[in-house]
Amino acid sequence: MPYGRHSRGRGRGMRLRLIDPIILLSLHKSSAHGYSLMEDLADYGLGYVDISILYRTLHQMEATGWVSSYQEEESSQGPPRRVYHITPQGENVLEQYISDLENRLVSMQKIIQDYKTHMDDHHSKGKE
Amino acid sequence: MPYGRHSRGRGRGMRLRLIDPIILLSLHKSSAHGYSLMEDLADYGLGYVDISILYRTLHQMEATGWVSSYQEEESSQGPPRRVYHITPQGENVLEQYISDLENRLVSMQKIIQDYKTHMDDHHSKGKE
DNA sequence: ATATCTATTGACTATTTGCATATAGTATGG
DNA sequence: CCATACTATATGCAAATAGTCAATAGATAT
Repeated sequence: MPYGRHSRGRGRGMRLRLIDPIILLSLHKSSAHGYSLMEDLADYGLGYVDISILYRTLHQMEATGWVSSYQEEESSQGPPRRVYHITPQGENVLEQYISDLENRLVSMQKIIQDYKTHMDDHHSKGKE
Repeated sequence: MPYGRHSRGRGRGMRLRLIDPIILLSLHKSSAHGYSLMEDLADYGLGYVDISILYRTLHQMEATGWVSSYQEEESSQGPPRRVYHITPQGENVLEQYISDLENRLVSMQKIIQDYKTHMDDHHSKGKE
């Protein structure tokens, strides 16, 4: 079968972004509102993420049923916050994300390792 | 400074795809034509990648100066092939990609590790 | 009132992907 | 010779996804 006309589509993009598993993991640890989740993203090594992306992701996750939310009663230092928590379905998705991350990790390690050994060979081969 | 009105922190790149470093690494090892690079992608753990993405990526890389190409003289079992090789600039980019991968690796490992320890705590805490 | 911080949402733009399709050379079988 | 299949590269486009920027709005302090 020639390339480009492949049967099993397996849609999922080749690009992996970390914000989804981080959100789900954070919410698995404890419920949180959007604004506070920004800190978690930074803690996990993600640089600047526009906060609108975070909120949009939360909306999508709620629409899909991975998380649910309610309006918090006592508001802290601003307008009422929406507190998100993970659903059982979201826990399954998180597990799947972790598994995907592990697979991706292996690929990345292979690339890095391959690069290094190739560079070593390259240099020791009297390239001077 | 509130979120959403962040300083110019070059926020790009929260999603990482592996096909670019793989292509560059493969070409660093030896020149190759597009069709054959499909196998390398599979070898590095990437599942199905639409071949149009590969060709488009090669075109873009050539336009940017990371790779260059020439028409192969003797054609094997089809139309003339275009053989790509990496440029010095491409080698620098590859090095940068590897460094990015290493950073991303750390984030991913932290997520995975965090998930596992959290799940352990969760279960040993007399959950049932 | 207005300035500032917290908090969320919306509108617009840019990028990426998946699929279909075009082109073309070579090989094989009837 | 003709059809078919495989190798090989390339392009167009719709849909999905992602990113920027702005708007809205409550609360609190000056």
